[in-house]
Amino acid sequence: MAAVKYSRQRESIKRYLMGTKAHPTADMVYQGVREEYPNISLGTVYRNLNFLVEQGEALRLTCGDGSEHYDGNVEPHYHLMCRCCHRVLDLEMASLEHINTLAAANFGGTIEAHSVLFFGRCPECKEV
Amino acid sequence: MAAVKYSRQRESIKRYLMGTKAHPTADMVYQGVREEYPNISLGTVYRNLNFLVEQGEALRLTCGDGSEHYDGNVEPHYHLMCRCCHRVLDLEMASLEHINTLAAANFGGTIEAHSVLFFGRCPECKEV
DNA sequence: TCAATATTAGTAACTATTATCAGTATAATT
DNA sequence: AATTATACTGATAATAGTTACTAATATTGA
Repeated sequence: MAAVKYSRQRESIKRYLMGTKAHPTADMVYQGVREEYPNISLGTVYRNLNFLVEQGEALRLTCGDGSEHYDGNVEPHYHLMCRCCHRVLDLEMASLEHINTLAAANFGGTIEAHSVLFFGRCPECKEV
Repeated sequence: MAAVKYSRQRESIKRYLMGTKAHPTADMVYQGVREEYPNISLGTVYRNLNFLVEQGEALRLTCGDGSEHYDGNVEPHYHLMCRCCHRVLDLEMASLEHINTLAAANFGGTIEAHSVLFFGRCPECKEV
């Protein structure tokens, strides 16, 4: 039931996400995909971003800046939000899986996952 | 400049936050403080919550569920959001300060802070 | 008591996101 | 190729969370 049909808009959104490391918001995706599909609607972008996240083809990043960010790289990795330019950057760092064990130590429930966001200054803003 | 004046509403909000471990949203604070000040406005709650966070007297927790949560306990500690009942619980666990070092290892910028949120099942929901 | 001004209640405005729906695109079937 | 069924789209309305505005009120220091 609910068979999935191809849509060029969805493909374009997926392609856009795969092709950027900027961790765009829905609106940034909208602006980007409009280059190819000027008539695409913002609702379509939201609908497909949600779809891709559900399918595990994209990640939703909650950065606390008022809007969700999206990442086409679904490999587990961590992010930094620059306090200066407010960009979201990938961090190349070791896995933090062990913190789930630390969290579970004195806890009566179950730890299934974690989300980590670092704050600081990106290499460019550090210079200033 | 901009001297701060006492306000009973602000005190009530602060008292409410201090007296709960429920990590309430602005609206939950509003409902709670209305018991004491039935005429308090939601805008006043938001204004004062922002003020308290700025002053370091409360923490804002971005949990990705659509609204911000607030915590009157400003001692560094970590949280779990239960995937079942969607409550936010305190975790008693070791500090994770060392992950800043891990993040900084291969990074050209500066790591100043991190926010960590765990997901799983609280002790009560685990039983079901 | 009085003046100066920070704060409030009430409401309007704003932003991000979701819902609705008639028309269109896709895909399977004839 | 034509037909049918239905998933998807664009456009727009609706919703939710939060902030901005303003006249009236509360606080504070003189």
